[in-house]
Amino acid sequence: MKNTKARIIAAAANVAVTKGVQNLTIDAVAEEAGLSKGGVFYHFASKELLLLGMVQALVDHTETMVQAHRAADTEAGGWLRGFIRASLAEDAEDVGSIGQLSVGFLTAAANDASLLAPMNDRQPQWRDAINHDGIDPVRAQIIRLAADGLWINDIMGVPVLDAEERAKVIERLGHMTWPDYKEG
Amino acid sequence: MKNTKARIIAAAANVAVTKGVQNLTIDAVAEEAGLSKGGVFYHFASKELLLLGMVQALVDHTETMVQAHRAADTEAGGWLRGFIRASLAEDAEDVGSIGQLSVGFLTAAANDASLLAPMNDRQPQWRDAINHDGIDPVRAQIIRLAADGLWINDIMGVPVLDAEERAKVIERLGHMTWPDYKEG
DNA sequence: ATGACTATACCGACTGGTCGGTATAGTCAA
DNA sequence: TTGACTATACCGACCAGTCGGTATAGTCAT
Repeated sequence: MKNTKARIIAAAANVAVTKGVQNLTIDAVAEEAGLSKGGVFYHFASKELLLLGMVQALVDHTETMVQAHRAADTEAGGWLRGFIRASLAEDAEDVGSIGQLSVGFLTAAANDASLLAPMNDRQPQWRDAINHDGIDPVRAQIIRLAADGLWINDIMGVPVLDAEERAKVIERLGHMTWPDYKEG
Repeated sequence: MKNTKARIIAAAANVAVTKGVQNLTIDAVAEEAGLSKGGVFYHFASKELLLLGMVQALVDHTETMVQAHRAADTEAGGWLRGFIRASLAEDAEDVGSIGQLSVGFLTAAANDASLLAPMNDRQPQWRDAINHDGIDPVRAQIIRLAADGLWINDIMGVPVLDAEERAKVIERLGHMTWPDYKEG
């Protein structure tokens, strides 16, 4: 079953979020996924491959959500609006899946920067999309970076904003994605 | 000697950056600092305390740099300009120290979110400074988040921007810190 | 001024536990 | 009969933390 791999990744993400990153062990993942240790290794020959799979899942998830958003929003700035929704997910139970995947991302980054390859590989495409989203490229990059900043602070649990500020920031970032946005 | 603690922290940061986070062991730190394992434990009773010390050092470093900048720039937006310089350090060999400390921060975050306490504890003050820096608070938060985003992507080695884009983004963020900034 | 004692800083062999990974024999559904 | 596992036992590297000991400089009562 191809599906089991996804189940293992979901289980790993869940373990990372509930038990903490330092307890993301193969045994814990196996238990969470309802498999034996051998079963996990049957699908992922090493922990490294599992971590890579988690990062890949996050990338896929993000790109899928952006693509879905673009289907209904083909105007200038649409890629960025999709990206904001995908990574900040203010409006859905997607919060669960993306939040968990994200912790996996952090785990990977901490263990070994090379595990971020699936993410790094997509950066040229993302940069290209951002630079050609129909608005000023520098502003576009800043919007993306601010979304990243909010996202990573969320993952790490650093309280940079309260709920009200957060809502306002996300709203403003949305406004900034429109070509005719004027500061002030 | 009070100094040895700082030397150990510097050594730990250096190990994290050169050997990778997963090789940040007490043995490696000891060797880097020119001490024995026991010597390290004499100053930091546990690895956790060492990690906390590293995060604290990053916070201190950031606040010191912001403070230094503010001494020469008391105008509106000055805190943010100091923060940008402190965390993005485009112009100094401070790049070394802050970059290394930052990797320690990431290590701490990955091992256990509670190790970020020294950083989390300062967020209320930072938020207050940002909200009262003399410019629109929402824009101010976005500037800070974008700086964070660029910073963390740097630490993780995710290639979000090329050198030219990076320079332009930092320049733009600087412009945005002024009260009379207008988009376009 | 000498011997007893204390504080500080540090050494490094060792222990104990964790965890990724391996091995093997067997189950069971399609 | 092959693919997808289960169950369990085990290996061995790695690493945080321990602990008995060493070195040195200073204190202080006699």
